Amino acid sequence: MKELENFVKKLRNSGIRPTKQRLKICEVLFSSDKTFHFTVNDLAKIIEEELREKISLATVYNTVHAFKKKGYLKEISIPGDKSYFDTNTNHHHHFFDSNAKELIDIDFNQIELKNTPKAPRGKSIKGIDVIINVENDSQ
Amino acid sequence: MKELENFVKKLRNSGIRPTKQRLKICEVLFSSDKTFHFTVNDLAKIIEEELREKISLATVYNTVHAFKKKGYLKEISIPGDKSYFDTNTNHHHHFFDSNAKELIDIDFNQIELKNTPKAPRGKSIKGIDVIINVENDSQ
DNA sequence: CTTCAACTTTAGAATCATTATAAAATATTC
DNA sequence: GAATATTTTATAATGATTCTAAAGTTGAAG
Ligand SMILES: [Mn+2]
Ligand SMILES: [Mn+2]
Ligand SMILES: [Zn+2]
Ligand SMILES: [Zn+2]
Repeated sequence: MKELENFVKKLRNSGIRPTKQRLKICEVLFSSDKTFHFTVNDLAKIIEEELREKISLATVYNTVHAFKKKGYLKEISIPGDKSYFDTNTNHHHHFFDSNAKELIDIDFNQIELKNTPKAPRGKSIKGIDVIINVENDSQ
Repeated sequence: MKELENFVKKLRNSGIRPTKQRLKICEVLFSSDKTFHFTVNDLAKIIEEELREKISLATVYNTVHAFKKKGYLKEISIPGDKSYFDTNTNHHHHFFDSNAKELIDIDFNQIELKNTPKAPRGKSIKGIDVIINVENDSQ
């Protein structure tokens, strides 16, 4: 069972053509069991430095957005200039370390939300994010 | 009891010189009992269009950052290109309407968080934000 | 009140993440 | 193996934010 074949299937099932570039990005994002958080720039750097490949930045952006739309990635809400993405698409929460500018997962059932309020009229709830901002002690 | 005097005191107490520009911005942000959410651009537009004043954009940025540092404003974590600020500095949560790109307050005690996890070693918790993403029905 | 150093404002330039463009390359269909 | 639709790419454009350095203002001291 080649991993590549699985990625090809995954993309075809989503109506996305399995191009060389997209498969390479799948490999970086989805090969390991471990999930992780990244910015588009992080991802481009991994591809370029670790894999010695060259994928245009525009393609990396396009692919990340396509994968997000298909639900293979989640975008995380944090303050700042850059967007952070998450290969962990299960419902879970985050610490955000504002010194390291790093996200750390918090298991979904480690936080219990009581009394989730109803969405305003005409709107429906799409997701709930809990962000616990942390910083180095003695600051 | 002139409102202006209160703003002058407020700024002086924070070690910020009460300039004409800063007082005008205080007036826009803190005159009403109602709190609200805004982007720097929103704020600049209010000053320019409603008050027919001209404050350089750089000054608006500087002032918003200074007020945030002093705790008179909070920055809200939402995904996107722009930063959102909040004149409500009490602990509370938000709906984020991704169609209208609008924040709506949720009272702090309308959401009960059980089992808040401990901060990672060497870090301490600075704040907890709950964002409930909503969008128009039937999308 | 004047003076002066420290601070602030400002217009404009610079930066940086992201998106748009449109021509060249590639993938799928027949 | 064409013809067609999609994708990639380099590059330009955009837009939010920050930087710069010159001109203006403020507050403290005399
Ligand atoms: Mn990163
Ligand atoms: Mn707004
Ligand atoms: Zn995560
Ligand atoms: Zn609010």
